Amino acid sequence: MSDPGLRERKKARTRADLQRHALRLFREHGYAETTVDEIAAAADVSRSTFFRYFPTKEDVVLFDDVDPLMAEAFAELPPDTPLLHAMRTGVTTAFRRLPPEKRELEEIRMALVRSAPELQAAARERSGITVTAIADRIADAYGRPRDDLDVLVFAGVVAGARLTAQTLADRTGESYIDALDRVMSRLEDGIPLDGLTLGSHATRLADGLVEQAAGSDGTADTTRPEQHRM
Amino acid sequence: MSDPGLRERKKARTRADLQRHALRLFREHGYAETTVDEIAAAADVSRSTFFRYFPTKEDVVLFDDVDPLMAEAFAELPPDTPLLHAMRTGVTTAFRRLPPEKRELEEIRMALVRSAPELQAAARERSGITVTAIADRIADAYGRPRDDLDVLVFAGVVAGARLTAQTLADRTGESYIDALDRVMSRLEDGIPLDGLTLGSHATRLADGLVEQAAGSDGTADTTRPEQHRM
DNA sequence: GTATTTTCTGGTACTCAGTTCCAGTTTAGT
DNA sequence: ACTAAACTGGAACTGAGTACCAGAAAATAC
Repeated sequence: MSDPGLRERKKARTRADLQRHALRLFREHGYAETTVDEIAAAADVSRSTFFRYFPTKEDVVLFDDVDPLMAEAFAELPPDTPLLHAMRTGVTTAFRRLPPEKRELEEIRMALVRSAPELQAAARERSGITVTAIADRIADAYGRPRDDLDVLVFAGVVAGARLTAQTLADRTGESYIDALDRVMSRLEDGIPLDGLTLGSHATRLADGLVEQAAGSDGTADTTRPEQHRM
Repeated sequence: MSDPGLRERKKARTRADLQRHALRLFREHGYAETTVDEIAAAADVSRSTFFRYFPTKEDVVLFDDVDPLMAEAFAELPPDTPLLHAMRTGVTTAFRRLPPEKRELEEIRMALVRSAPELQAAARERSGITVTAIADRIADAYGRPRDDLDVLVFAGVVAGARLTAQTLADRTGESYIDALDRVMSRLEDGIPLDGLTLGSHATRLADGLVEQAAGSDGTADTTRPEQHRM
């Protein structure tokens, strides 16, 4: 590893160039409105080369240097740390340990992900925010079966918390880590709104639910134009 | 409205035909392996017509009739129903009220969604399982701000529960509703694994978390030898 | 320093999802 | 029976992603 070599250096530079130009173009014109051709042209390489470095267009946005740090942060926690608390601090301290410029890049990246719904899903998948992934880790570590109800439900809560953090960050403008911190610490006190009852709100809640599905019968309006908002 | 009319009947039939053939082909050959052309051909209509009925290929899977019933079920719940319990019974009774053949179709549909990861994300988006959607409904109904922390966290828990139910249904083979029922009722007792601490499992947990970044995808074999590395 | 092998690049040509537009047909309204 | 509205099929397009190959550029061998 002492000798990077010319070839390796060129590759790293090409990759960085592609990423840089891609993120710039995405921010200027939007994710969907930017074509791979444009990115390749901006980085002065061919289309083929783009796909050689990033298997899909999504991948340019979805690189992630946080995970290795997360593992590290985890291993350092004291053994008597409650699991939910560990899930919180593991992620947040990993983030906070990123070098400042990478952390900033990370925030930009996440803002971009939030702006394009087609990216959100892919982002979750690639960064192990799935219930499956979380549950399996816990189950394996604690020697429980992989379909253990408690483990799965717990994993669902954690996954839900991360989704919530994304929404919260989006709406308040605060950083993702801060949002996640707030959400998780709120959860450590139990599920909120637990005492609340339906009261007279059932109808209004129900109304909100219907407008989801405009066309169930054949009476549906032909096509629905409002599909992708970007 | 008692007179559907010839045109409407034809449309309903075409739509049903398309969906029926699509689901069949997807089950026989897989979602990704089935092209829109094949579906259209099977239903004996043109490609254009397919897209006129279903704006995207995903939509043919993601078209369901349960939501209207959900609203109905909600409105019937007694006012003193705790919110979390309401979120459970609203969904489950709606499902159980579906006519048997539609319910079966629904289960097939959901199994299919679970089998294709690219569908899972879209499914959440379109069926209002997003944190955003749930939170907004609750916030609006109760007159709280849309960025209320408690509301968002609660919505995250519900969203997580639905994700969990999908995983659980997939692993145990039970129906989605039954899984959701179990998950939600478990949550009504509070967050599970709350007492658990990290103990000596931190390292193993951490290890599990990293390998997420590397691989573990179902898709075939594109070039991804060294992606998150440089 | 030249030759050989390995790796990277650009280009062409494909498939499939999704859009747009138009011409021709079918249904509805009167 | 005739006209207006809605539906269909087809052609032509864009953009993402894949497969393949010829040639350039490094890395290594001699």
